Amino acid sequence: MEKIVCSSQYFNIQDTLCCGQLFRFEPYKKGYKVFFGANCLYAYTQGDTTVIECSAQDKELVREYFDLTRDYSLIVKSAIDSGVEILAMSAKNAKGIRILKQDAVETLFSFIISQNNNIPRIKGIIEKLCYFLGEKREFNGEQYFTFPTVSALAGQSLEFYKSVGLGYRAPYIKKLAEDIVNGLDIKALAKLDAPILKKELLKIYGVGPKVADCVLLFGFGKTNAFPVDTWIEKVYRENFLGKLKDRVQISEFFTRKFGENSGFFQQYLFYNKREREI
DNA sequence: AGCCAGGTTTGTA
DNA sequence: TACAAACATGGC
Repeated sequence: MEKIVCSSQYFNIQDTLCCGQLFRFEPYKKGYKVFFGANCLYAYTQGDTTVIECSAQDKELVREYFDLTRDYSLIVKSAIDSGVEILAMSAKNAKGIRILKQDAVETLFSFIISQNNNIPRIKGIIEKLCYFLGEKREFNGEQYFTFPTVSALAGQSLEFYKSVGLGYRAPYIKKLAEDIVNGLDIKALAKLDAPILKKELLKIYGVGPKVADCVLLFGFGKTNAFPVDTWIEKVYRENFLGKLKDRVQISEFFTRKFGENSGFFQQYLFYNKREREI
């Protein structure tokens, strides 16, 4: 097992995991086990550092996953200096969030499941999919299940999907898995610019503007995306005195304001709002 | 009992 | 184009 140690000033593991960008992690010892792709790591806070333990061969992958080469102090400073009070407050409170570079396919499936759903239930559904369809692996001598391959996801009946709690989203998941097996290449979209990439994502059955924005941000690293869900809509109305009703227009309002920092700022606002309410 | 959750699709005017 | 209803599920 290898260790990666960084300052926790701009990398708080709890905030990074609990801000709603990923769904596969669980409390473990002093911190969390995090499942990414087919791999697993252990992360915890020790003094004023964040420590990650993973296999030697995963080390570079983990650095990439946690976006460790980016200077988040600049992003936080930009939020604090923005002149937008709620954003400055949120950023101070959540400055340890990092935007993860997750697998695009897993992110796509996960955020289709997220629609009109709540985070604990989303986690539960994904956990069941992994349990029934993923591969069994070991980490520190304990077993876990990988996120299913697309071919494993594709072979299932509608009844199976409903049995894990997908409800009306079951056909979305089934069709996407089958389309990918039949040649739809999601990862090939990575080379496209954000607007064109978004257009392509919107062609997928079950993917609307919000899910597309989440996939852009969390799966493709497009930080000029600003997903608007019910929480962000509340922030918009309460703190920005917004009059717009259409979430697409609300998203445009924010991306024009925040540019390439949109995705980071959105997470600060989202996390702060949701933590406060729960 | 009814509303809500990291919304999208479908139908109607 | 704009808006409303329908869509599964479970927690509160």
